[in-house]
Amino acid sequence: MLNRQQWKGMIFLLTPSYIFTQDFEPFHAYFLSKPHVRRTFQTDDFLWQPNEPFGRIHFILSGIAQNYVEHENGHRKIVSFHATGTVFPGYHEIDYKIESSLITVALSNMEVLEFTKAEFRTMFYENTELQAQVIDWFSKYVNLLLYETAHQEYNSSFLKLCNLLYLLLVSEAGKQTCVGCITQDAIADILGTSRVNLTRGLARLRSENIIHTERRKITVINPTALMEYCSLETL
Amino acid sequence: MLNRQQWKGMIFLLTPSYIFTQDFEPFHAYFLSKPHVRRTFQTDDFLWQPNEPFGRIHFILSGIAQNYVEHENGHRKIVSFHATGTVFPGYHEIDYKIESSLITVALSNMEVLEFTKAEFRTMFYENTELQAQVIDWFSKYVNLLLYETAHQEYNSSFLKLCNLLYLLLVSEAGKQTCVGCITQDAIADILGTSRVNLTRGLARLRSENIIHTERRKITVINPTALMEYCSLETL
DNA sequence: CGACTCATTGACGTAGCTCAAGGTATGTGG
DNA sequence: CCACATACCTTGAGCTACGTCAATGAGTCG
Repeated sequence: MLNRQQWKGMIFLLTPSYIFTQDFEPFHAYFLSKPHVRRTFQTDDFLWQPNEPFGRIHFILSGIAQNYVEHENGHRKIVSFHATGTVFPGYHEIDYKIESSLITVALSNMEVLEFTKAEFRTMFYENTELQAQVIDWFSKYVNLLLYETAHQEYNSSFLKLCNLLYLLLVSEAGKQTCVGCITQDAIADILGTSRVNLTRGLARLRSENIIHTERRKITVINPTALMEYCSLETL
Repeated sequence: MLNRQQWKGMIFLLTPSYIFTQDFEPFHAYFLSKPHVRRTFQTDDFLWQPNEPFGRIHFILSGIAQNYVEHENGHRKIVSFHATGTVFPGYHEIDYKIESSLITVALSNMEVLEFTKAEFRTMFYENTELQAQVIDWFSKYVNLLLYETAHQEYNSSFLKLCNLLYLLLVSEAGKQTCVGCITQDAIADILGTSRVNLTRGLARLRSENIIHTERRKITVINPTALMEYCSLETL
């Protein structure tokens, strides 16, 4: 993994990633040395109870969680995934209304180090490197959300789909995790489109031999052709 | 203005605000005491050149700027407004692709203190209170973007409009600034809807005596009735 | 007063939603 | 190991919100 100085020296610009992972791994030992509670979650457990404001911050030792918002009209918007070596939620002090609708659920069994806000605050103020990483984390999160709200929002549902498949399955961040294993329901909930409409987009890509679909699984068999469809912002 | 401790003690949850202002005002004197360049912008000036990555960070002494993303298909998405007493862009180190499409333009004459990233970094690491405020700023920005991407996205264009009018013109943050002076073009670009469709929404609210429209200006004359239309997430 | 910019309304086409029905894997209990 | 239930996926048909195009009106400014 690149360290901070190497990053700074590089010229390329980051595209968004839906999956957060490894970014806090350098602090693994540090976190272990500080006051915390080790916890485990089973698949489908909530990392905190719905309607409870963020109270605890987790460093994920293993497993993956999904973060989504439950809309009052019943829609569900999946925002991001958080896997091994990252921290979720991001450290912050102010509570927001929308956090009451934010739900984080374990997609697999998980092992985490749990910190109270106060415990994390103490670490934040004593560890300069951690401060830098928290800022990096926020900037990555903002980047993802900007991409969604200012870019994807204006794309047709087919273009949205191609972009997402590229970001999940082709670009670097996605390859490491197995998001090939994802239901079409979930993809629809990331894109904010209906499952029916999503299927039509997948049918088109399948007919053009760009992807192969199985139950719970999508494989890109022609990444180059997929890229041709993607928006410039995505590549 | 509330200080940090007072905020922490309060139970209410913050709704999103499109206008950032005053949050860094406590650091006014501190900023002045540190290395910076004082600059002025005229209405319609760019705070940095398009296609240039974020290099400078501004503390706004007076005036207001609009931040938007130019989509490759020609659409324009207005993300946020930044006025007196705030810092923009938020301090961060990594450069993202989408920043090349992010444009910040002065809506009025502006006076700012301009810092290089390095200058701001130095302040960030030496000033604990500033660290806290930068984190608060990011959390507010994330809150706004989450609201847009996970809530407004699923609302009809009429509901989106009611929510926006409420947040801009009725809720606390909006009252202080004069966003009553806004073109319908701009509102359409915030909502991601067409100007024509927006007009129809405004026509409905006008016919129900909830708002009054003039050239470049919208006044809410029946806030209670407007609130009735708003989504729960907004109130 | 002419030339802007900004706002309004009508007519029409379509992307994507909902409703509905059927098809194919996966898992479970007998 | 089969029967049945339960996900998960696919396709069709019709409806509607909203986009585009186009024409007109109404303030503002040099």
